[in-house]
Amino acid sequence: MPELPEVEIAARNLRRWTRGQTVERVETDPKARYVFRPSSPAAFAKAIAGARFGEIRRIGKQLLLSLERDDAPLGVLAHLGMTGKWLRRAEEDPETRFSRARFHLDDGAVLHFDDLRLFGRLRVLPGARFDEVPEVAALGPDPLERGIDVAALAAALARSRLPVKLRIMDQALLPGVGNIQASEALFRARVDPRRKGPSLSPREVKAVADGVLASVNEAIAREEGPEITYVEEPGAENPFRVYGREGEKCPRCRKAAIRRVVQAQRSTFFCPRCQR
DNA sequence: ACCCGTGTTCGCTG
DNA sequence: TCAGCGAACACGGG
Repeated sequence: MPELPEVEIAARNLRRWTRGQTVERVETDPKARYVFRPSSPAAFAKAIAGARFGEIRRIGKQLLLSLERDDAPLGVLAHLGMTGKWLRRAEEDPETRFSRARFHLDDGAVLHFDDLRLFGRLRVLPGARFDEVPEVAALGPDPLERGIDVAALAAALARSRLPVKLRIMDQALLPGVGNIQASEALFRARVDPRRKGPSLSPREVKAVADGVLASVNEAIAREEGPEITYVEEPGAENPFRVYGREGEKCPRCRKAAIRRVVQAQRSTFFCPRCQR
């Protein structure tokens, strides 16, 4: 379920899992060409084998892995897409079902890049020049790392008549905010997701910024348990206030039913009574 | 069978 | 010129 919180958890896990580690070998799924493009699965594996992990950064939903091999810097840009996840397994554990890349580390652990739908990306960069990658250069300041510039948010909202839900999902504005966090943030801000950007008052813009941070931070706190395993909880309860809760009673007013509308081909959930 | 999907990119359009 | 839109990418699950 990768939006900013899940990618942040992945970054924290990967830092612990890779600290001081060297990649002894890499196995890749030859069918997963899409994940490794414009390279190939085999070329990716060859490029990474023997490299030592260094710093790991996250900007929005992008993970920036720095490595070094033969004293030369090397980068991997990793994106989880819709269904990607990083898992740590023992050497003797069975392969995960949708494992697309396996990094065998010198401590004996295996990091799996597991991705059912193949919208995830693993791209090798010659050197670690992340700033030169268009997808990274296009991102706004990370909300978690840099906070949210309310004046900049207000200006961006004022500039176009796009519904506020779509505007706050713009990765050039608030990188990391995805479909779930956008619904959740607007519920907290008590702002109707269909409102046009310019119609928001300064107070509402501030509430949206606060709503994004509160929702993201709560999700991180929820997912970062004492023992970080990053396993998918089967049949887990929906932890969200409105997302995926069409028809249920609003958790705030306890009167209206949560509504679902479609915006830009994506589901949006909100309380028609609380959000104006 | 058919529809749905937590993300990004690309081509077309007004 | 460019923001905005819809389709495409790929594939399992309900």
